[in-house]
Amino acid sequence: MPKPSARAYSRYSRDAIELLGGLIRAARKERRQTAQDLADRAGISRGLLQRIEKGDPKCGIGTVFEVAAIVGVKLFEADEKLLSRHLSQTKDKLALLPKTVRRKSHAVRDDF
Amino acid sequence: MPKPSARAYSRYSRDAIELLGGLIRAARKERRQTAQDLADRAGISRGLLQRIEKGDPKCGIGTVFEVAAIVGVKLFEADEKLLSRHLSQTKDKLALLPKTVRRKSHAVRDDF
DNA sequence: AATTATTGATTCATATATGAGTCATTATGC
DNA sequence: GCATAATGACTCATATATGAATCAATAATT
Repeated sequence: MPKPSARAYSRYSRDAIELLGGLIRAARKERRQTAQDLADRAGISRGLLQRIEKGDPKCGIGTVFEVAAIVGVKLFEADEKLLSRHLSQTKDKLALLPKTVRRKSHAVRDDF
Repeated sequence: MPKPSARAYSRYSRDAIELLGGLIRAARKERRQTAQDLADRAGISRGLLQRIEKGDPKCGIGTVFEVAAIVGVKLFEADEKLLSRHLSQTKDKLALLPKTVRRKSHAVRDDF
């Protein structure tokens, strides 16, 4: 049996996740930090850290981002201050956009 | 009972995840796309998309990145080509770093 | 103003991620 | 070269995320 069918991910997503994991692993080694040590700090198991560094799409985004933050891998290429500013800007922008979106046809539209 | 204790996340991680979710929601609305429609395209339930846009750290990083890619929110601010290049560069770099890391004391080191 | 789609917030059952443990292999420091 | 720590790759039990469904509230068309 070909297995019930796992979830599918685009090439881009897989690359991005794998890249993030690689950056984490590289950063950890540059700090000469043990996998077990980093896992302890992040409050996760060594096995999970292994999957994160390998780029497993099933890992929780919270744990991945947490580990990344610990070893100094910045998401969005933004520091803490810039990040929170951007966050509030996005919230403001969302307040301006229409609360709900209405479409004539429920069909899938491919525009690109 | 104060509940067995959920996982803890740093401020930075929570902000980053929440920002990503907000960017996704904003991008979706700008495209005038329904939550149900985006969920269908990503192959996930509307409920999960709701949590992603809200910034739930427990969501799988694969699904989050996938949704982000669909609405055009780029991580690493890099397009597909640049991304894969960066990916291989990171792999090369990892090949140079020592395969394993050895520490004298297993204690946690705080250097900053 | 009336109608209807969209959203947000639930609940619950089930699929699945995670932690813990083990083992073999490899690299490091002495 | 030896001793041993670190890693990678498993297994399995259990905690937990996810899908499905429902309901109320809100907003957008006509």
